[in-house]
Amino acid sequence: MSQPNKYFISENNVPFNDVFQFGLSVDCVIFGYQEGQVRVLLIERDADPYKGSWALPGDLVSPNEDLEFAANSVLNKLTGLKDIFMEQFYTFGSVDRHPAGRVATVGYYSLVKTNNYHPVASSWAKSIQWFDIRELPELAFDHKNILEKGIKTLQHRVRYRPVGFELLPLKFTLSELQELYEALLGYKFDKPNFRKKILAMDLLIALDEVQENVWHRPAKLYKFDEGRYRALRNEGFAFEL
Amino acid sequence: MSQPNKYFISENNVPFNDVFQFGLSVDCVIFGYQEGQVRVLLIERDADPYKGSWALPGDLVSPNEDLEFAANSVLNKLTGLKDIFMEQFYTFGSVDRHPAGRVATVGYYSLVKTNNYHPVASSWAKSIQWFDIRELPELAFDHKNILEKGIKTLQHRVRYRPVGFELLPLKFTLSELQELYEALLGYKFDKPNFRKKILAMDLLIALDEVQENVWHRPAKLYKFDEGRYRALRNEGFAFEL
DNA sequence: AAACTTAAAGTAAAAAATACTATAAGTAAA
DNA sequence: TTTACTTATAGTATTTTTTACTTTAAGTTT
Repeated sequence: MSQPNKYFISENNVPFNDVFQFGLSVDCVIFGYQEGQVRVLLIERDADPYKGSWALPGDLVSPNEDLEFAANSVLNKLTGLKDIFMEQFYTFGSVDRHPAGRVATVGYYSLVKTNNYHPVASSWAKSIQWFDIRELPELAFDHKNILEKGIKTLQHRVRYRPVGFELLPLKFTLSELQELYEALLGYKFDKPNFRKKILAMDLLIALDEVQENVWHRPAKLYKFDEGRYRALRNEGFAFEL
Repeated sequence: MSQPNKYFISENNVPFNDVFQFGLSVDCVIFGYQEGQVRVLLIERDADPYKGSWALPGDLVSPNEDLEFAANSVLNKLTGLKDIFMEQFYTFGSVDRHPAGRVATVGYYSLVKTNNYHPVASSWAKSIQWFDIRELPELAFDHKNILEKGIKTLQHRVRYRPVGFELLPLKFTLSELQELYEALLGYKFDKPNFRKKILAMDLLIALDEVQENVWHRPAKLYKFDEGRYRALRNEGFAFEL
């Protein structure tokens, strides 16, 4: 405790020394998309409390690092990936949510392209595994709660911003995109109409390539046009699906 | 520091005693609607740091109270109101956001019906005032940032959930509702079409009352049907405007 | 009673969403 | 090399929703 007792900032005139009593952590809901399933990356805890339970990957924030940095570190340690799409969604701060004291946790979700990396167990994770979001195990702490809120947040945001692409490979077919949305939202789209709607937005670049190693007619590959999206957004365009 | 050094919960094996070093606060963006303007309630700080600056009302969270409780207390102390609509929107935790140490703050916004109460200055507020969201003063800390995020959040949520009603009196006319939305979102609606759309949702109860003390033809009064909304939502209805 | 203002209902055209159908382009087996 | 088969892709017709107006009604004020 090296804070100067210079200010009294609380409504109740609590001296600063008595103020810095909170633990702060980040917990990450890491989404991936494999074999038509939306999955989250969970760890098996190798430390108390809840040793042996499945949990969201997360860690305490150190006093000299920003929240986003801490969240990115968690992801980086597990997956080796950097510069991954990540957004904050909610903060959980019930008095009794952590058995060892008052720890508030900030929830982040991230979307990773699951083709090009390998998650690795770390010092506080005995093992690590992808779970289909429809078949989740029991979770430590209030992580069930956090995870559900993360899923709901993603399901909402994916409809109003083009973030779904973060879960697909750089090059994808329209059917793959449609199947992703169907898996995320839990309902079906009409195929011709889905194509029309997506293409009408003018957010995709049609590549001069087609699928390979499929036994049927290969579909054309597309990629998301980030720059075009920014331009359209400035003109008032609002993504919606 | 009375935490037991029982667990080592950080990835880097930080003992618990070194963990509880954060301050945690809540800051509230309190929205009201008066004279066709969307306004927020700001306080003039009467304590260091930033004494004399305008700021969002907020306070440190005490270790034995939940976040929502702390946020409600802030609102209650300023307005005397209880059970007011309030939602969390984002958490701000930059290392240097508070001059006196590491204080993360959780942003809440609340919507109050401005007719039936009177805000009161408190021990840490020299004065208190409503500001049109288009004419905001300089703000202490990173409160400009927080406030802007709060406004954006409200502008988004008000389109997808019927929260706007929280800003209006219990009984209101369709024109009043339309003017509120126009002030919130910053663009105009066509009057006949707005009426049609809102009424088609079947969320309003038409009362047997009309406006009083207006010099022109008085409009019919409506109230929001909370129960009907819940019922419709269970059937898959999604509010959208 | 006439002028005026806003509420509220109605209507017609345009656009978008929906539900299909048809065709094309490839692969695999005959 | 033809035929069957699967999926991609294009097209079309219908319905629904949105948009842009017009009209009528109901009240107040002069």
